[in-house]
Parts: sequence; C-alpha cells; structure tokens
Amino acid sequence: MGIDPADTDGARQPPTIYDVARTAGVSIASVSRVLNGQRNPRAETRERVLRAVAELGFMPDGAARALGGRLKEVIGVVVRRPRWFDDSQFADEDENLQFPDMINRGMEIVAQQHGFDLLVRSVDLNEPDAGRRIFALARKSDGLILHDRVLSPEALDRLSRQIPVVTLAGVPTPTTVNVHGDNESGMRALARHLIVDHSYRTLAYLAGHEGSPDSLSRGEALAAQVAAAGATLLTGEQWRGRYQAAGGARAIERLIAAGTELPRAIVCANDQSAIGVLHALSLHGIAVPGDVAVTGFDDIPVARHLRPRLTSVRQSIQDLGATAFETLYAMIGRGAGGPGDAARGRDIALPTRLVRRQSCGCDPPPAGPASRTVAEAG
Amino acid sequence: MGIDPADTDGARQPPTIYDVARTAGVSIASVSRVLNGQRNPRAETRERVLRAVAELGFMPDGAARALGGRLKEVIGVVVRRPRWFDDSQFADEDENLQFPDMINRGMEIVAQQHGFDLLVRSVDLNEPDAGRRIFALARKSDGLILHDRVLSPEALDRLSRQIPVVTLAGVPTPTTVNVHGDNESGMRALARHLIVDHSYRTLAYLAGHEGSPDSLSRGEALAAQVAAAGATLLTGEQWRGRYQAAGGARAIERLIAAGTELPRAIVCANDQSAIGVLHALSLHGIAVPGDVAVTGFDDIPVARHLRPRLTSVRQSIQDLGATAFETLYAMIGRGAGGPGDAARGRDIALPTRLVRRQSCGCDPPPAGPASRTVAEAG
DNA sequence: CTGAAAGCGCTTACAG
DNA sequence: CTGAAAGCGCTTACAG
Repeated sequence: MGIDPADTDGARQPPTIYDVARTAGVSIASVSRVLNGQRNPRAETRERVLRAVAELGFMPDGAARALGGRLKEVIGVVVRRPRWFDDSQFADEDENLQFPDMINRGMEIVAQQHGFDLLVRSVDLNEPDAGRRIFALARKSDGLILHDRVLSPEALDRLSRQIPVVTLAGVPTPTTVNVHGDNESGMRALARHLIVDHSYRTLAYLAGHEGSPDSLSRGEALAAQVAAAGATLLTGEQWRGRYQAAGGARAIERLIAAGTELPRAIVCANDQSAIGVLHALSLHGIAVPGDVAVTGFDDIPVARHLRPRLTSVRQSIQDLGATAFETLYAMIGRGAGGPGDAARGRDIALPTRLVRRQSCGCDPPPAGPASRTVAEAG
Repeated sequence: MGIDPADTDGARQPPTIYDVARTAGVSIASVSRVLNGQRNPRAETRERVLRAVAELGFMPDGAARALGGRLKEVIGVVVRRPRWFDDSQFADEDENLQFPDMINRGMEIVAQQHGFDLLVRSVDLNEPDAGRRIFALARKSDGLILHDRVLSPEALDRLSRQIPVVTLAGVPTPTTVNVHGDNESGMRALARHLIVDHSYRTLAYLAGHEGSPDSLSRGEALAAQVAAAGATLLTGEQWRGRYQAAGGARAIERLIAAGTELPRAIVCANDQSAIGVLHALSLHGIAVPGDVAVTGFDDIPVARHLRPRLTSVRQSIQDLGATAFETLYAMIGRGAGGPGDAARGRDIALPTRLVRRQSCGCDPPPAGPASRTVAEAG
C-alpha cells in the first residue's frame, strides 16, 4: 500500500478518453463515436468501449469537449442584483429575490432536458466593469439570458453578435429576442377592476427602476385606463419603488413625511415593492384596503401570505424562464446562419391574469376548505 | 456592404488570442503573459497587447483556458429537488425553495470575488441516473458543493477523490468537508423555551426527509431536552414532513383523520414544513398557539410574515453558502496534495439562535415602529 | 524579456 | 467500420 502513486495523493486524476481507449483496445476516435452515437460502430466495439467506460467511471471533460467543437452545454444567466439599503429592515426580502429565482428555476428544468446547465451570475450595476464581467461569462457559455436590463444597448449589440442572447423584460433588438409577461393586458384588467369595480378615482403608480420596460409599459397601460375613465393618476420621481420592498417603504415614508395626501389606491410595479408599501402604511395606522388599496404585480408565492392578502397580476413565472431557455436553445445552432437566426428580433409575450384578493378592497372569499389559506385563518 | 464575410452572417466569431497577437505584433505567449500577469513583460509589450485587446474586445475562451491548464473558474452546485405532490396546493411554495436559493446566493457573492461562477443543477433523486448527472456536472467544474444528501456514500467517495467536494447539511468523510448550522445548540434553546418558559409537556417532532443529518440531529437534541424534563415527545413515520409545506400539511391531515390527539407543541424540522402545519391546523379551526404551538427552523424570510408569526431558529443562511464556497476554494489547489487537502474531513458548524415570535405562544412584542412588522398590523 | 512549440482532452474530417 | 492526425484556443516549460 502507498506504492501506487495514484494512491498516495487522495486526488487521483479522472480518467481520460485515452485511458478508455487503451483498456478497450480501440482508438480514441472509436470511443468518442460510441459515446456520441456518431456513425454506427460495430456491436463488439461498442460493447468493449462501454465496458471500459463503466469500469473506469469515465466522463468526458467539459472543457475539452467544448474546445473539440461541441457545445459547452452551458448557458449564462445574468441577474441584476439590487443595491443594498443600509438602513433597511428588508434586507432579507431583498436578498431573497423570489421573482428572478423562480424564473431561473423554470429555465433550469427545461435546460436539463437538453443537457444544459445554468451558469448564474448576478451583477451590481454600480460596479464599473459589470459589462466586462458579462462578456467574461459569455466566454464560458453557449448563450446568454439577461434579466432586466443589465447591459447598455451598445454592449448588448456587440455581445449579441458574438453569441446568442435572449433578454427577459427587455426590448428586442435585431440580434436578440425578448421574453416578457403581457403587461398591457394584465395591467388593463387590474386598472379596470380598481376603477370600475371599486370606483377608485385617485390612483398612484409606484414605478420600478428607471428605464425598465416592464415598469414603463405597466405604467402606460395604467395611465391609459385612468385617463379613459377621467380619474387621476399620481406618478413621478417620488413614486418610485425600484422593485424592492425597501424602495416601496421609503417612497411611502417620504410622501407621508412631506404631508402628501395619499391616493385611494396604490398600484405597485411589482409585488416586492407592494410588500414595502403595505409595511409602511401599517406603521402609520393607515388601513389597507379601507383607507388605501394596494396592488402588486407578478403574484410571487408570498403574495397570498401577506396581510391583507395581496391582489396582483399573475405571470407564470417559471414559464418565463422556460420560454427564455427554449428560445435561446433554438438560437444556438452550430455556427452562424443556422435556423435559429430566423427567430431573432422577436418579442415574445406570455399571458398574465388578474388575481383578486383582499388588498384591492375585495371581500375575503367565503370560508371553506377549498379556498382558505393560512393568511385568512384565525 | 455584404462583401466582408464577417458582415453577412450576424454572428461573427469572437476574436482569439491569435487575432490579438497579430494586431499587437507579438506572439500569443506574450499576450497570454500580459493578460495573466505572468513574468513581467516590457512596458511597451504590455501596452501594445492591451491596446489590441481593447480594440478587438478580446476575452479568453473559458474552455480553452481550462484545457490549457488553468482552472475552469466554475463550481458545480447540486440542489435536491423535491418531488411534486400532485394534489398539493403548495406547489408554488415548494418550487420556491427559499432556503437553498438563499444559500446559493451567499455562495455566489463570495464566488464572484474570486472570479468563479456557479453552475447550478437540481436533481430529482427518483431519477435513476441522478448520480451520473452529478458526475457530468463535476467535469464542467473545478469543485462541487452538494446540498443535502444527493449522492450515496459510495458515489460521494468516488467523486471526492476526483474533485474537491463540500457538502451542506451532510456528514464529513475523509475526503470531503461538511458545512452546517449548529443544530444542537439551536434546538436546545428552542426546546428549553418551549418546555421551561411555556411549560409544554407534550411535544411532537415533525421530521425532515429520511436520513437527513440535519433532521436527525435536530430531533435528537429535542429528544434529549424533552427526556431531561420528563416530558413526552411524539415521533415516528406519521410525523414526517420531508421539509416541505405539502408534507407538513399532509402529516397533520392524516393525524387528524386518524383521530390522533395532537400534542401541545409541534416542533418542525424546518420553516417550510411549519407553513404547511399552520395551514392544516387553521383549516381545522385549531388555534395556534392557543391550542397547539408550532415552531420552525431556519428562519427563512417568509417566517415573519406568517400568521401567527413563526418562532424559529435562525441560521445565517447566506453564511452557510459563503462558508461552503470559501472552504471549497481552499481545497481547489493546483493539483493534488496542495495546502487545501489538509482541511479535508472537517465538519464546520455555523452558529444559530432562537428567534421568538408568536407561534410558540409568546406575546406579540409591544407596539412601536421599531418592532412592528406587516404581519402584526391591522 | 520573448518566441516557437508542446500539450491539455476532446471531436471530426480524411484515409483506408 | 476504424484509426492516424489535425485542430479547437489557450498556457507554460523550454530555448534563446
């Protein structure tokens, strides 16, 4: 014992294709063919190779495989990481970004069916070289999925010429595809519900971060309905939640501190910021939905556990991820000009639907096992 | 236009090190040295290279870099994916695995500081070749972090001889390191609180999935305290929540259906299953904490939003991830027998602490802006 | 300090 | 059907 050098150090190198070829008594080309189902090797060759593979526990090295001409079978996913607010009591909620995490899970499930893995990187846009790091990620991947505006249009253009890129909640470009929820119809339904069913006449839109296409189109859809009904919509810099609980709470705190009169309903750009709004209102003894109605967007899982339960617009969050992957996968042809290229420039909208709960002013559903949730009990 | 072949297809290949060398008028070796800070090239050489790099937007290919002898700068992360319960109303909560997702975020933040990315893969242990897929992931990575028992001891042993492996909530082996929260002291504090402060005499332990070291040690710590106090502890197969909300709800439903008398307090192996327990109890009109107290473990963000607010044992979830990465990083030396090898076999415990809220029977904290939360309002 | 060359572990035309 | 060989894009001894 201890004489075999492979035994002395705990970490023996994994076997290579050469080891397999040697023990199988064939060439490395045959090994490769058997493993990749290329041509069709003689039954005996196949068996000998498979036996050797099993015996050695061989698994091809990903880097070598990729360099040899095949795909890396990795897609890069870039998530935007929010800045921390030091004085925030919402740090945990913000760090627990349910929305992007669930999107990623949707991607992963589909990616796995194609043998792909997800290389996830979150970037803080305040870092000076966020762009560089995304390009570095691209060189480890066969394609990239970018959440929510992480790159300047110029950088995105350069990147998407080198490697297939799908954006989520962005805008399509000639070389990229965008996937997003149908903000218009979702917000339209929500706005009508508030204006028509609940007869609210003054509303506010708590926006997401600046330049977010989702935030913009939700805001516009809301504004259109409000205008059509002759109601009043409050917007502007003081109404900006940046998609975070802390941002939503801050906005409300400042408005109250400034003595601003609150609208009858606050329509938040997403659920996360609605959580902060609910919190801030409750601190000031403002009843929801009695004094002010509050709504979200996305319908993340926690929405139904809030108090009051949050009315929101449901997106099939995992579908967003799954669709983004499927789209990207189609674009990852071997080489350029493949079939996938035809798809570029598209803007794919996935359906959304209004979910009425209590925070908009609707009554709790009638008691009964089928419709009760934890939040309603007691 | 359209004559340059690079223009005709949208996807021009990214520049290689040869392109850089050519435009800089140096050898590829010099380019490599400048970029990796090896030796120290003449100032002029460095400048020419950097200029060419900037001009071409060069970024080295990850696969080639890895094959050339450097690291892949990727670590594989394997998460255990729960089986879906078809009849579950908790699908969303289960899919939103807050605990592992937050651990991964903790890893990622630290990984980024070392230039590493996370290759995330979740496995369903019911798939026959879950093991194979983990080995495949290993060949795309420099090291692996395994959540919560995803590999048989034999497979883990084989794998950890080929590549550095850190487990989370597992057990250390001679070739791996394990990272976990300090279950004993956390559960001891919780158990004493229930038994001494609240004087509960009959408790139950709703376990996690079978064989989970976390579940076992939490259960044992609880049992020890209960025994020391001469109180009663219910356990067994009917008290198994599998760490999921659906599992917790099911267990309660079955116990009630079977006419079992419930204990005064149900101690859940984690928060997620406590959510299900709360839900099931409320469906049957059983008051928490009035009739039955319920507690969790982990203190995931949603815990404070439940009703009643969930008493739990807090782990610094992101620290678990950060520590796992740092440990793995230390093990990834160049080649075997490096300094990192000395560390193998360790079992690293991170501190935990009891967080008392309402579900154990404690009073709500006194009203006041500093201590109020959304869940208490209204 | 720098360049020519070998090598990393695969895949895939190219011959046979 | 199979093997010898070139090539993928890097890094790094080895010479100079």
